[in-house]
Amino acid sequence: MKFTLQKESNPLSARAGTIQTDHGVIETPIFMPVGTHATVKALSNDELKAADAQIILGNTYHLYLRPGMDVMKEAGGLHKFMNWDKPILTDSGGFQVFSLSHLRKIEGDITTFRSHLDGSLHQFSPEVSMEIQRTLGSDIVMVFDECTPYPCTYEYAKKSLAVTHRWEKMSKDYLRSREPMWDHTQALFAIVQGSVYEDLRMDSAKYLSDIGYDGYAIGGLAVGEPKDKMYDMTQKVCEQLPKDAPRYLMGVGKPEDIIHSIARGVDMMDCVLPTRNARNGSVYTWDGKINIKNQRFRNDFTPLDPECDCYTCKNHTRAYMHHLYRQNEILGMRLNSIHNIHFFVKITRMARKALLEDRFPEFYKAFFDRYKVEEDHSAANAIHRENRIKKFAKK
RNA sequence: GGGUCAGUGGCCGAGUGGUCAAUGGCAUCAGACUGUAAAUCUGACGACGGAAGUCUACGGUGGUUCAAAUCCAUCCUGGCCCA
Repeated sequence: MKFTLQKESNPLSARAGTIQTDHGVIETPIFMPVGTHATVKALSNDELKAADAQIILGNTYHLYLRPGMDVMKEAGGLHKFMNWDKPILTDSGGFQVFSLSHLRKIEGDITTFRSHLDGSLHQFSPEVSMEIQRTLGSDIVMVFDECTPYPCTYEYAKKSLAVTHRWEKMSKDYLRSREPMWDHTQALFAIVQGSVYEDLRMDSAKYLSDIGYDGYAIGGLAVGEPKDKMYDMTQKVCEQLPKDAPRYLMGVGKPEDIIHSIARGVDMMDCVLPTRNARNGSVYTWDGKINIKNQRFRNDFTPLDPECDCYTCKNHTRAYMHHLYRQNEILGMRLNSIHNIHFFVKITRMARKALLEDRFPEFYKAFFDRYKVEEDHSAANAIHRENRIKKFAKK
């Protein structure tokens, strides 16, 4: 993997660059669609490419449970299994340590999970995560970490960070002691943690840069903390990270978060929002988010977004999309996913273009002059998550 | 014509003397969703009101009762059975 920095913006710290991998070039800043189960839900590979998706995510924990590593080996890795010939980044399972926290126990370097599918016990460690990601054959491997929740006490964040740091070193040692399983090289990204505590974040960024990884991610954000904290941490960490390596803000975010993050020096982002929300009826436009299920779109014969050139917007109207959702037709979710992914990638492509043309600050201003930013619900999300866990626990 | 069962809020359908403006489901109207246990979840859903509350409601009418969606009489409507 080779990262090339092409442009930096001032006074905003945005950057444009390229990441060369064995499966092609990634032009940054870039939004990466999430394909947890070896599929970006509801979308075909062709549709992803039409949306200009350059790299997608897969997930260690989920793919390990299903289809299982025997299938993955026989298939020849994740690329071949899903027939995706562009870059893939795999998450390490660290996020599941957080999101499935009620099903796991951390003891030393071993995290014992109860499968959310059948309750069976599984043990994860940095080595196990690396081994699975070797089998998957992703272009970018993520270190195994603990994504801390919010709120999180300073003491816990500090303790967790020490463990995560140990795991990150173990991840590197393990991966670098072996050859890639398939015929391409695998880059390894570290993950900066430290919750919302600036000194911990700084320690983390410094510690990891000193060890040296191919790229650096910022994890543990967008988990319920206020927006200003999220933006602030992102900026501080970016300032601390080396310039000559890509920076990946994990799990972020909404369109406004993407722009804010790019402006603070982030190169890569991923989020389930465009696909998940697409299935639930939310449509992203340059004017803000709309819910296509709303009554007011029943007779609206304009495209989802007037300026969008995606398949959905070129061929269908809001009234039609509204109808498909009313009928709970699967095509509605597909068409809407096509649009949202197109839109999210487009945001980063436009930002990149602006950067290369030395007009990023103008682009930034124009975006926020127009885009209606949503109210911050981050505080309510922890409760929402709890409700869901309780509901699943009952079943 | 006789008998019998039934008529509940937009629909289906519980409730069978007070704790009932009335369980559920559907439909409707909104909201949420940030390294995916998510085609999911939450809320509203008779009228007026910010709320306390007030009013109108369980086919119609008339009763019994301190109190009726619930009991009685009668009428209307529908299903089934007999003629």
